[in-house]
Amino acid sequence: MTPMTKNLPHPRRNLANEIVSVLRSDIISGVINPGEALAEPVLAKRFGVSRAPVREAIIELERAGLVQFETTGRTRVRTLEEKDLAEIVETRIALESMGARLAATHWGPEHTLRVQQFIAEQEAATTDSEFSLLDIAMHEYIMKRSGNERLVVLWQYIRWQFEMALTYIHRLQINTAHDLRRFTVAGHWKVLETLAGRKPEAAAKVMAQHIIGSLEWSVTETTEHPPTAGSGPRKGHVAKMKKGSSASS
Amino acid sequence: MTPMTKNLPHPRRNLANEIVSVLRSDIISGVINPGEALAEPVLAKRFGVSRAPVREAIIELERAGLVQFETTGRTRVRTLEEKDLAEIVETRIALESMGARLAATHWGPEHTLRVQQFIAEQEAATTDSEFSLLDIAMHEYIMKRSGNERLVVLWQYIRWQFEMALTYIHRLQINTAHDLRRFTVAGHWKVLETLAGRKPEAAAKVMAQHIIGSLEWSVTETTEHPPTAGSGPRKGHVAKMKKGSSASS
DNA sequence: CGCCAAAAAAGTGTCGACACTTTGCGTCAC
DNA sequence: GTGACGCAAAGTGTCGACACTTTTTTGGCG
Repeated sequence: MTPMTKNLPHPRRNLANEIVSVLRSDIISGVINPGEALAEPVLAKRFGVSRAPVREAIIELERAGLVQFETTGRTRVRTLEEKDLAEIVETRIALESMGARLAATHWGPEHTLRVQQFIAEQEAATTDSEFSLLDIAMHEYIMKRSGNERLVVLWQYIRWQFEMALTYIHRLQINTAHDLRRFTVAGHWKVLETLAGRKPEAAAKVMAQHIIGSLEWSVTETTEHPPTAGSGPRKGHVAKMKKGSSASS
Repeated sequence: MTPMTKNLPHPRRNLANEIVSVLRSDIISGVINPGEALAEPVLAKRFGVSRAPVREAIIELERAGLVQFETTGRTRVRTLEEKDLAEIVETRIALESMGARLAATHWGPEHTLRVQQFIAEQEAATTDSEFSLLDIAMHEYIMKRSGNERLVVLWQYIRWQFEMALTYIHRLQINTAHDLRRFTVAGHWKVLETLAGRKPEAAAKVMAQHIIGSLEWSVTETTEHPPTAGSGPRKGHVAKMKKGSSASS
């Protein structure tokens, strides 16, 4: 963080935004743990700035759902229960189904190429986190193809919460799940097929199934209920969170 | 606005929130017009507080999409183009379809009664604004029945943008649209039917059709394209905004 | 009469300070 | 030893001030 209020050339003012980025990343990656307190003076000292920008940053994080205000006014990193995971996934489905539906209506060959590239990179990914990154990047790309900025903005918020939840699942993870990756990639191909075919309703439906399918796979012990790629799990309510493996969609 | 920082008993701290409420209401109702500038010192004087809470309030309004930051850092009330209206409606559909789907899964007789009451009040409403209020209140009630807080929070943001858009449509309005009301109420009955029947997929579908149907009706000159209640307009893209009448859904 | 320059006004980003509240801890009585 | 009390520490909400930037006004000059 730059010292403070001394002559910045004219780079559009920020600072709170930078703090948001850092804290968000810390929370999502688990550097700061759920339940941990976030005090303005402490963070101000850490970043070498005054409380004002820190305060703005914390408010933003609260809007994003990564942080929680207690009734006393104190701030803690949000803790995620099973119910939260269900809510996040439901909301993701709501937004991404519509995103896919809209994207399908003005899909072009160049977009198909881009997504194919994403999938190829996913197939070549060596680590779980690399795969996750590529997965989310592809979903973001499709969301942006919807042409609906509001949808994208709302999706971003949920996306961060989802990423945070993933970290949690990862902590419980025991073994790498190559099967999950294959399942996920298969889902991506199916989604791409509906997009390239400009079939909005099918795209919405397939996207919804893809998201819930990947999640249920990842939160359910794979040896117990291995969902088949063809007829993934259907019902809306998410399974118990067990020692699942790397989740992606 | 209360004077300032003198001993509040212990009512959980606010002030920025109160300012948000006032400004939001002013923007939605058209007291403050799109494109109009919002300067922190001016508002601070108006509310008799310092810039700090005002600043927080403005940030919140920006998150809600009612206000826009220019590259220079200045703030203006957001202006709505036709494209914005389409985005808002699409997003509403995404969220409310899922809301209805979820609500249908744990719908009870008491909820049916409540919604019936809403509809009865709508049928008895005398003014357009009263009808609009009841309409939104009912949609909110259904959203909350989804049991998904995140969905509700995101919906609130879009709801305010939608209400703001309504004010603009109303300004162009020429005649009261009793037909629209009948169409809307008919839609509400259909939605209720799917909820009471606990048919999630049908609820999602009917809700989507209801929202887009009401909107297209209201933004399209009714004498030109009167959509029939049975087979309302289907396609996703919203019609040209003409001198339509009171919009609700 | 219009146009450009310079000065004034208005506005934002950040800071440090203060009042008040809540939390935590040590002390003292029992 | 344990529990109540009270004081210190930490934290939030708000304020006013200052540095800098952008916009507006003013004033001089062609």
